[in-house]
Amino acid sequence: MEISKTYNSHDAEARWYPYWLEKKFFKSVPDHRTPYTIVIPPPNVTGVLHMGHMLNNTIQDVLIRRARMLGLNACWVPGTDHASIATEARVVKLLAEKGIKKSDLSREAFLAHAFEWKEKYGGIILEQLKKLGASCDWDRTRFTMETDLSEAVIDVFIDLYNKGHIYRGVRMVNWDPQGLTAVSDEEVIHKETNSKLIYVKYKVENTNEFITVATTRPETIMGDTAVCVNPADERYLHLKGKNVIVPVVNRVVPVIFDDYVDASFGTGALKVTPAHDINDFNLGQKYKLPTIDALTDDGKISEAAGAYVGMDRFACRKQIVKDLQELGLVEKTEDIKNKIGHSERTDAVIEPRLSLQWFLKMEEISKPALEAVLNDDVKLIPDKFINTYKHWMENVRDWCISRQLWWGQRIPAWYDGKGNTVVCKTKEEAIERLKIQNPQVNAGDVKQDDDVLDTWFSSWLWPMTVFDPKVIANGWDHANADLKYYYPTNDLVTAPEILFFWVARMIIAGKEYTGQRPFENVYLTGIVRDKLGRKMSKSLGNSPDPLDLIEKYGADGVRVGMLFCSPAGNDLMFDESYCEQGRNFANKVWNAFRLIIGFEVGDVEQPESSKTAIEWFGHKFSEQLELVNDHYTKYRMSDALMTTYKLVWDDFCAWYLEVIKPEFIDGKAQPIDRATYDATIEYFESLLKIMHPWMPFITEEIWHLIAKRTEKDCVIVAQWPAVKPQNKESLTAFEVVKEIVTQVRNIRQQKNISPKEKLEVKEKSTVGQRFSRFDHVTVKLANLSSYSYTSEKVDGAIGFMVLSAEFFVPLAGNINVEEEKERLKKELEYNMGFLKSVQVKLSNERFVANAKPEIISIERKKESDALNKIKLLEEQLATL
RNA sequence: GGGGGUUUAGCUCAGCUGGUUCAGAGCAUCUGCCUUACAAGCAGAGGGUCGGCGGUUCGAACCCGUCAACCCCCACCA
Repeated sequence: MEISKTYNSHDAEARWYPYWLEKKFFKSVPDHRTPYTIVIPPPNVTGVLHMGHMLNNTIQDVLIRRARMLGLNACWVPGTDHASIATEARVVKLLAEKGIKKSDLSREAFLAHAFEWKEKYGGIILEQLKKLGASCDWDRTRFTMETDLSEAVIDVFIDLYNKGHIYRGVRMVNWDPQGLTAVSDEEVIHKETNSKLIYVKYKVENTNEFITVATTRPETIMGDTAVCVNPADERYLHLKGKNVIVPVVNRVVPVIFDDYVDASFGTGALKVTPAHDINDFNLGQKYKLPTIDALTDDGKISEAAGAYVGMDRFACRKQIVKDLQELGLVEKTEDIKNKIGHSERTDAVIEPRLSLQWFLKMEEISKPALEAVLNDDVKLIPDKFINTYKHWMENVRDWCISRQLWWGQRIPAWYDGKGNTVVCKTKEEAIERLKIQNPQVNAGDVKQDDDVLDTWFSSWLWPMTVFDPKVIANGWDHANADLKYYYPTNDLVTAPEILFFWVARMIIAGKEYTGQRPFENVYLTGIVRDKLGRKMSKSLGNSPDPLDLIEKYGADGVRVGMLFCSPAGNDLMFDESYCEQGRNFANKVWNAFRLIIGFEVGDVEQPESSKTAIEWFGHKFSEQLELVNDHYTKYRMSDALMTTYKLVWDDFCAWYLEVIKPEFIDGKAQPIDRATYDATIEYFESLLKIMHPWMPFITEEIWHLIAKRTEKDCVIVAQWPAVKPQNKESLTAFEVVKEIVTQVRNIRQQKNISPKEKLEVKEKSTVGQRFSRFDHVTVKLANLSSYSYTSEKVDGAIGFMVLSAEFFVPLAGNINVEEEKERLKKELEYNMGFLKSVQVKLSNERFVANAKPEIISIERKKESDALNKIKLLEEQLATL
C-alpha cells in the first residue's frame, strides 16, 4: 500500500463527511439514553461563515462529538435566523439593482421576492459549516420564519398581550433612518465621535439681550419649543417669564426652569427640542411644550421645520451653522467628543424619534430569568458575566418589539379605523371581536397592523420551537416527545455580545412557557481578534476567510488552531500560525500511523523494554485522560486540547513509540512481536478516540486504514475510553528514565558524540537498591551498549545526578578535566546557595512556629537532599 | 458617569483556597542533525526582579491599598 508521507486533508474530508451522513451518525431520535442537546445560535440567513462562527461552531462540534462518544443521545439542532432588517435590506438592494422599488410592490409581492431570495442564497452558511465538520442533525434544520415557528411567535404575542405584558404607545424610540424602522435599545451601538459644540445666540424677546445655548445638533433648531436653564443658576434668574426667539424660524418660545439642566455644561442653557431628544421630550411632557418633528423618517428636514425642507440632516447641520455665522448668531464652536448611537444592522446614525410602537413590559417577566442565573440554575461560563447579566436584568427597560418592515412575523393586531384594537390570530376572529366593541364595524375597514416583530422576538423561542413549535399553543404539559426529551438543552455556545439580545430573553421565554431553563450551561466564547487585538471585521478586512483556511490547513488543522488560542472566557488573538500548528499536529498523527502500519509482526520474543513501555503508557494514558475529562467538565477547551496534544506528541510518539520501535539491523527493519503490536494498536486507537472531537476527519481516516472495520464501526461513534487506576510508581520510574536519557543526550551534544555511537551508563547503587527499574528502556532510548550498576566511583567518566542517585558515563580519554571541574564547581555553588536559603528558613523561629508541620518536613527533606548532593559533588571533585 | 475584565518568558496563555523542585506550557528563537514514521521532523539549549509603588505575613505571582496601561459592557449630559 502506498501511503502519502504527509496527511492529505482534502481526501479525508471529501470521504468521511458524506459517509457519516449516509450512515446517519448525526441523527437524533429520543430513546432510553440520557440526552445531550445543543441548539445552534442560528446564524443570519444572509450570513457567510466568519471566524466567530468558526470558533463557536467548532466548540459546539467538539462538545457534541464527545457527548456522542460518551454514549449520550447527542442532538445538535442547526438552523438560520430570518434577520428582519439585514435580510430586508439585502432584498431591497437586490430589487433596486433590477430597477424595482420596494414602494412599488405590494407586501405579498415583496415577500415573494424575499422568500425567493432566501431559497436561492439563504443558508449558504449551513453548507459552510459542513466543511468544518459540524455534526448537526441536518434533518432538524429550522428557519425562524417557517410557518409553524412563525405561528408560535404569534401565539406568544397574543398570549403576552392577553396577560397584559404587551402594550402599544407613542414613545421616543431609536429610529433607523436607513432601515426606516424603529430598533430596540439593545440594537443601538454608541460610538465615540468627534463633534462640534456650537454656541448659538437666541435673542431674548423685547430686549437687546441674547442667551447662548450650546448644541451639537443645530439642524434641529427648527424644532425648538423652549430654552431651559437651571433654576439655581443665577446668571439666568432675570429671564423668568421671558421668551426667546428661535433663530432661523423666528419662533417665540418660553424660557423654562428645570434642575435637569447642568449649569456647568456649555453655557448652562439648553435648547429644548421635544421631538428629537429623549430628555427634551421628557421636559416637553413636563412643561406641556409643543412637539415639532423637524425630520422625516429618512432623515431629511421635514415640512414642519419650515426651513431647509428636504435637505439631508447632516448637510443641513453644516449649512445652518454657516448661515447662523453670517447672521452673527454663532458665539463660538468647540470640539468635543460625544457618543453617537448607530444602528446595529445598518450602521446609520440613530435618530431619537417619537412614534407609535408596540412594547413588551420587561420588569415582571424577567424576574425568574434573573433568579435562574443567580441561583445557578443556568450557569454562565465564565461566571464573570453573572454581574453583567444581573446589572442588565435589574435595569431592564421595556422592549420595543415592532419593526416597520415586511420581512418578519406580522403583528396580530387589528384596527377598525375607529380607535378600537383587538389582538388575535385571524381577520375573521378580529371582526367578530371588534363587533362587540363597535357593532357598526365594517369588515372592509378592519386592517391588520402593518408592522412585523423584532427578529429576537422569534429567536427567543428557538430552544423550544425547534423541537415543538406548538408548545406555546398547547402548553408544556402537552409538549411533544422531542421537546420533552431534548429540553432543557445542555450547553449553549455563543458570543457574549448577544447575552442580552438573545440569551437573557431565551431564559425569560423558557421560564415563561416551560417553567424550566432552556439550557443548563452557557459557554460564552471570546471575540476573535487579530494579532494586533483588533476585532475581526469585514470593514477592516483583517479577517481571513475560514474556507480558505480550511483549504490551506485542512478542517482538522483549523479546528485545532482555533482552539489552541481560545482561552476560556477571554478574547482570542487569532493568527494563522496556530492553524499551521494544527496542521503539523495532524501530520504528526499521520506519521505515527505510517510507522505503526509499517510494522511487520513476526514470531519474536517481546523485549523487556517494550513490556515496560506498555505498562507505563497504560498508566500515563489514564492519568492524562483523567485530566482531559476534568478540563472538559470545566469547559477549559484549550487545556483539554493541549493535554491531548502533549499526550500524543510527547508521551506516545516521542517516548512510547521510540521504545517499542524495532531496530534496524543490516539495513533491515526487524519484526515486532505480536503482544507489543497489539498493545500499540490498542493505545493508538484510544488516542484516535480522544483526538476525534478535535480532529474528526484524520481520526476517521486512520481508524479505517489501520484495521478492517464493519460498516458502522467508525471512530465517530466509538466509545470514549475509560480511566483506569494508575500506578504512580510506574509513572515516576519512567520520569527517571526520561531524565537519565536527557542527561546522556546532553552529554552527546556537548561532547559531539554521534547518536549512533553506543555509550555506557553506570548507576552507582548497591544491589537491591537500584534506582530505576526501567533500565532496559534507558538502554534503548539513550542508545547504550550497557546499563550497569556499580558501588564504586567511576574514573574517566562524566557524572550526573537524577534526584538523589549518581550516574556515570565513561568516556575514556575524552574528558577535559578542567572543564569538568568548572561544571562541578558551578553545580556545587548552586547547591550551597540553595542549602543556605533552606537553612535560613529553618532557623527562623517564627517560621518553625507558624508554618504547617508538613511544610516544615518538606523543608527538612530539602535540607538533607541538598546536604547529600553537596557531599557527592565534593567527592566527585576530589577524584578529578 | 457607573460596572466588569486584563496586565506572568519575543507571542498566546496555565498557575485551584498564599508554602513541596530558587515560576510552568505551547509556539517562536538559538545550536547540532536530511538518524529508513514524520525537516509540517529529531536532539539539545537559552529566555521572566510575575505592570509600578506601598502594606499584611515566618513566607505573596496569588491577600489588601494605591497608581498606570489596555479592553469590554451599561448609561438620556445637550
